[in-house]
Formats: sequence, structure tokens, C-alpha cells
Amino acid sequence: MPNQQPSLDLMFQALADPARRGMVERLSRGPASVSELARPLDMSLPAVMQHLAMLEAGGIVTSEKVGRVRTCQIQPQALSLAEQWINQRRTQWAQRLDRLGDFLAAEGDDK
Amino acid sequence: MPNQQPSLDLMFQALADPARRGMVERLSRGPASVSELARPLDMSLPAVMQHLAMLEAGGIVTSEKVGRVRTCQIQPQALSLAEQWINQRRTQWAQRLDRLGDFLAAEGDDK
DNA sequence: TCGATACTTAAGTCATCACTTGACCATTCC
DNA sequence: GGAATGGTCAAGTGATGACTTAAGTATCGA
Repeated sequence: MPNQQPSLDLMFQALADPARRGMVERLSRGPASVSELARPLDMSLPAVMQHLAMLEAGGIVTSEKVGRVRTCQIQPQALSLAEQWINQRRTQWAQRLDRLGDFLAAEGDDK
Repeated sequence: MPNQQPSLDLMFQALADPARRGMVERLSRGPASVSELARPLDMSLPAVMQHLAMLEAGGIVTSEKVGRVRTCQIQPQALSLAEQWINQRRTQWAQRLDRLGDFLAAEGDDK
């Protein structure tokens, strides 16, 4: 099974930092400029830029510069990849438990 | 809003590595020993142990040692926390788009 | 045109991650 | 008891992460 194009590595990595998740939460309420994203974040602007770069690398956010302002937006379908992976594990795990349950039930019947 | 006990940081961090996701995939098909987890993973046993430690820190996996064998299992409800966070962003984002759609539709009617 | 605004780049620091090798400790089995 | 099995500990290395400050570079607005 080969990897998808926007790698899960970079995606989960991007979500692993509270500052970045904060940025994503902000952006899920609508687009914002870099300094808007920075405002609540007790850190320098370059630091915020680096976080932004990781969000873009993970395919979670896109940004475009118009004039002197860079506006950031969530990439809607991006998170669904991560969600999908998690879901697959969950259902896989659930199925296993079902089979185990069936097996144990059958054992009980045999007795 | 305070943080939950198994932090999203550690959870996403744990999922950000392909070796660790591989281990989770393996474990979602059933419990396994450390060396079973290591077998497909071209790396030393201590390296695998470190990955395991991060999975445990993220609350995704638990393990117990019996005799000389340590058996690992998925922590079923663990991933749901991450899933939940992603879902919340997605619905939040979708709601915003709905409102935006309504707004644009209303604008169109007014014209 | 000049100053403020909004980033951007570069460089440096300290901590953590992802490994490694080399020893070491318990069980289990013959 | 002694060797094989299964795991653990410790220390070290090189690559990233998560910042910082200092010094730019473009707009924009008066």
C-alpha cells in the first residue's frame, strides 16, 4: 500500500503542536492574515511563519499574498485523510472484536 | 477549556511517524509482542521500544509484561479523541460555509 | 516621499526525535 | 546449569523542531 500524496506524516506532525492547532481552529472560523493568527499566540512573527509553513507542508492550510498581506485558509478536504486513517483503524479493531465475540459465543454453544 | 488527560499533542505526535502507524495497524488486527511489532520494521529492538513508549505516552497503546514477553494492545477509545478534534474543525468549517452560502444567496435575492 | 505596516530572511540556540551499539537482566527450555 | 530467547538500559550521534533577535523588503496611506 503506497502513501497518499499529502503525507500523513506531515499532516499529523502539523497537528501535534498546540499553537498550530490554535491556528487551525481560528482558520476554521474563516480566513485570516498572518498577524491575525499571531495575535493570540505569545510568540514572534517569524515563529508563527514557521508554524504556518508546517501547516502548509501538511496540506492543511493554503495562503496567498495580496499586496503586503498574506491571507490563510483551511484546505477543506485535507483533514479528511487523517480522519480516514483513524476511522479505518477503529473499524478494523471493532471488526476484530466482533469476530472474537462470535468465536467466544460459538465456544460457549459447543459446550 | 482545559486539556484532556491524554494530550492531543502526544497523540498526534505519536501518529506522525510511519513506523508507529505501522505498529498501530498491526495492533488493530490484534495484540502482539514487542518482537512481533519489530519484525517488519527494519530497525533495532531498542528503537522499536522507543516508538512503543511514544505510543503509550500518547495513550494509543498499552502493554503488559508476562514472563519475558511484553504484549501490546490498542487502547480502543484513545483515537476517538483525535477523531473528535478533527471532526469539530470540519463541522465548524462546514457551518461557516453554510452561513456564507446563505449570505451570498440573500445578496443575490436582493439584487 | 516618508513612515508605518506586514511580512520575510538569515542565523543562531537549545531541546527533542530517531536511531545506533554495547552491555545487561530475566525466563524458558534442554 | 547453561544457552537461547525476549526485552531493557545507557550513552552517543546526527537531524529536526521550536523558538529567538536582527536586519531586511515590499506595500499602503497621508
